[in-house]
Amino acid sequence: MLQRRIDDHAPPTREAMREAEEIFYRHLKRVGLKHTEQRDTILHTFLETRDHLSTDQLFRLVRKKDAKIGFTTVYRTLKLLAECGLASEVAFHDGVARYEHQFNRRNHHHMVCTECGASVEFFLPEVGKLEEEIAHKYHFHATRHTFQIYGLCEDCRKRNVKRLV
Amino acid sequence: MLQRRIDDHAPPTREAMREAEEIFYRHLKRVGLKHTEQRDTILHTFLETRDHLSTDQLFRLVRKKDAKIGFTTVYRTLKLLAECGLASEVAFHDGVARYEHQFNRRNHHHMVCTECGASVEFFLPEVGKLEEEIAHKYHFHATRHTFQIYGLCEDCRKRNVKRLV
DNA sequence: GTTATAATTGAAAATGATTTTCAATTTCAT
DNA sequence: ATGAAATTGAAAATCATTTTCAATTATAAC
Repeated sequence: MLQRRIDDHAPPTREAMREAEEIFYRHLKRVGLKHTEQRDTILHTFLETRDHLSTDQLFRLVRKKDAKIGFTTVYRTLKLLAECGLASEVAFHDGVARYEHQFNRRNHHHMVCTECGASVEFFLPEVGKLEEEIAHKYHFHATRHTFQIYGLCEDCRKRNVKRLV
Repeated sequence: MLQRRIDDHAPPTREAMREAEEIFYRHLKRVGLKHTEQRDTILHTFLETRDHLSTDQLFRLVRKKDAKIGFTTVYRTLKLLAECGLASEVAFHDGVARYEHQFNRRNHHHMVCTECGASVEFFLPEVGKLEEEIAHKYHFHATRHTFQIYGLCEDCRKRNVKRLV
């Protein structure tokens, strides 16, 4: 089941990119890690996409920019990006961990087609409100949430109907 | 990180159990599969819990009832239960697939502590409304959704504060 | 700039959950 | 009862993820 996106987005602005770098470097400093060319390349590649990437998919993109960068480094950098909040995991229930970047994005949600894997992002400020409400009620300190809808997209629905005729 | 539940529930009534069996048997018939003692044992064990079980956890419970049932059978039966809607997958982002039963349950959601794994279930009918709304807008045929909040539970928050003092 | 120290890298191996294989067994419709 | 087809479970295979380790590189102190 291939990942396919229905909607699309503008690439990040130069300032957004620089700001994300800042956040990343500051995080590296804080935890005593070093600034390397590989990490830079991976950060840039990651930010340039608006897709929900698996580690392997990101690795393939990174490899186009620098063929010497290994899978392990991509894997580890993705963990670092998640640590400092630039990336976050999205579970599409297909057995692969996917990440999306969180920089300068509104809190958003996903609708995933269980047949073809197509996904749509949508924005519902109400959901953030519900998060606050519930966290308050149960004395949690909420940090994030996920909201995903599963179903059949229009295309797959039509295809299925045809099959039955 | 161990799974720990904060809330708890009543066990399923005898009628609920029988109705679930019906659904399961009908599904087996429909796809041309057979009714076996193992599958029965696994269904019952599964329904008797209100927890979010991994395949392995369910296997351990099943083994107490019938030590001859293997992991593979539990694994396969869980897939069948998911197929006919009696079970559904919940991703807690800890690398293990978890299932919960869907029989006679209100649409519910989870709040998970990222430190100790404690989880709370909560019920928000509003979320179902949002699902409908969005599905309609994007012409999806929505079948289900997941809504999860991540954060620190009260205990872990207190523990962390103490550590800083 | 040199040097010492500590982190980084990437290939390969290890891990761990999930899935498949296969021969022996069981179910179910006849 | 009988035979075709599905089931079972142990073991092996798969696949994503994570760790190991020796060689390399970045950083800070001099």
